Amino acid sequence: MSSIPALLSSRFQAVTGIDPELRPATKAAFGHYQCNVALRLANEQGRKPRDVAAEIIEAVDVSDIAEPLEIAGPGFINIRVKMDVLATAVTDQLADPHNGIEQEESPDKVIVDYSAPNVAKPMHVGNLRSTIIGDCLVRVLRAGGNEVIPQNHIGDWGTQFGMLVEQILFEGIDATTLTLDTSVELYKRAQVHFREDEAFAEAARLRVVALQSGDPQTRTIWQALIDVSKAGFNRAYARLGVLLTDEDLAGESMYNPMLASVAEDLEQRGIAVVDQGALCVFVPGDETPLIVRKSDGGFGYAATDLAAIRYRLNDLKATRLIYVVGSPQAHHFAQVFAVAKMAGWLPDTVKAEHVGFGSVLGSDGKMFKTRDGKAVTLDTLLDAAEEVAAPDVAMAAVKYADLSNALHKDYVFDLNRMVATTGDTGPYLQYAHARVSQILRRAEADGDIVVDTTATISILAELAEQTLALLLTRFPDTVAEVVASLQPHKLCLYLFELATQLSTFYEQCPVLKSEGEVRASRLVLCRATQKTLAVGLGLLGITAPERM
RNA sequence: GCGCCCAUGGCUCAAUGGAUAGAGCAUCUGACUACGGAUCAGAAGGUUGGGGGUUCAAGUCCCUCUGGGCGCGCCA
Repeated sequence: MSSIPALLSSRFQAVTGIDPELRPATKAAFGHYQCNVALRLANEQGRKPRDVAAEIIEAVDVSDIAEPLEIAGPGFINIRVKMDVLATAVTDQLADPHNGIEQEESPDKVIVDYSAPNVAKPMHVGNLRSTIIGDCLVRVLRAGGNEVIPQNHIGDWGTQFGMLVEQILFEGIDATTLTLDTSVELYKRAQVHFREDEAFAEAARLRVVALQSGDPQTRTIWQALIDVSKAGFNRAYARLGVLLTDEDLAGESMYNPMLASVAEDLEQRGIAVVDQGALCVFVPGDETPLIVRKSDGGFGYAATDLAAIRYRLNDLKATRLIYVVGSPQAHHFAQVFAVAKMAGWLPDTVKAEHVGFGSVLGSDGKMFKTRDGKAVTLDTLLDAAEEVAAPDVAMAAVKYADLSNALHKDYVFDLNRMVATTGDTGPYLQYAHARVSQILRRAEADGDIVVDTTATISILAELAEQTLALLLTRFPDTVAEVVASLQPHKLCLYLFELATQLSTFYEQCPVLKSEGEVRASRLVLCRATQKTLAVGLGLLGITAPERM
């Protein structure tokens, strides 16, 4: 099924030949949708905008969908959707298993790289943003009919493991008895030891070589460290209610065997050159090189990311790559993508996107840190939220606060504001859902059958009903916009508008006190709103409780 | 020094180059034997950091200045 705005848009495009710039009306007085393209065309043709608009109105055939079109202001075309069309669209949307969301005709195979916590380190606010945003994007992309492969690029490789394993051996610890907390403490001791004891530092460096060459004892301890951390990650994911599982784990270590060939390939083809002992790729227009292989022969994360791109395209057959990693990495990904393109590993047909995001700030406007200057751990933060709200509500509060801001901006973590049940918050949306659920529950108790597939919206007499119905029909396009733009806050904004309009409707149009056709119609409208809120919240990774 | 990002009512944020820049919080005024008031209706609050430019149209695009954040060859 095609949404009303999509339908209108294609009808106008048939006449104008270009994108008709169909937009939701900026004010109720202007109708439901507006077409702005007459102004552009008029300017290009050197004619009067209102004349062009009149011509478009004459040629376009939307009489089955809309009331007679109107020209307003300098040359806008205002469109008012017919009430019976609106009523049918909402009824159809309710019956549709995808709630009207258009399914991609040629679905992408999308890799979403997100979360990426480090082994033997506690998860922090940065991981939180990546995890929440990535989870939302996975859900939204799937809802649009795409195949999504989550990839959790955990930090399970690198020089720090030489240090960790060496410290375990030094202390004589049985690695299988470690917990997430004790491994974090171990990490701190190892760091100090590494800094202060040159002999230990040297042993740690040799231990990295042992790890890379597959020394059994080293590998066993390393594996134990990973298992402990994995269990910790999974607890955090369960608590957050995100979709990640062990199946999605694709850590840095996985790419280790591929790194040498990445370097070799780039070097042989003259894309990478040795400079100051390191194998570098100089991307045109970029002063600093991407270092593929360090001067000591080791590989950094640039090599890993390049290997991952090759793997994701060749083995996983991805057609779209999405990296949910903080904004400070923007330059790194720009370089990696550029090098992958130079090497021919990333064809123009495959979109590679870095979804960067801003930092979480404390109430002082500075980076969110504890009093003693340490990074705030995920658990500390979630514990604090659960102190002021029930777990479901607390998670909704934290997630919605994170997703409702434009991604690239920093935001202030203000617990009191985010758990509030009034205003633009997760709990407010949950409350709206619970309240409409209550109406439906009571109606069912009264003997109304509101899930019957033959139930339809037949009356939209009140403005509050019409506005609510109109808003419901905008859901599919809102989701499509997030699929394209990867900006979850657009969905948040939509859902807040929907919840607000539900409250207005609820106030002005009694449902249970009404009778006959009006009651039946309003109950379907309630059901459609309940479903859209639930589906929408679901796409954000937020639960939609029927009671609170 | 080079590069990227940000600046919108008191506060937190929206706004696909389009009509009179919208919300929420806080403030003030109303509506409670209520389909859950965890709410709703309304008011007040703006030279979109400054200055230039492009455009029929600029918060949005370009230049510049100011103020802040981040990144700039071998940590990831």
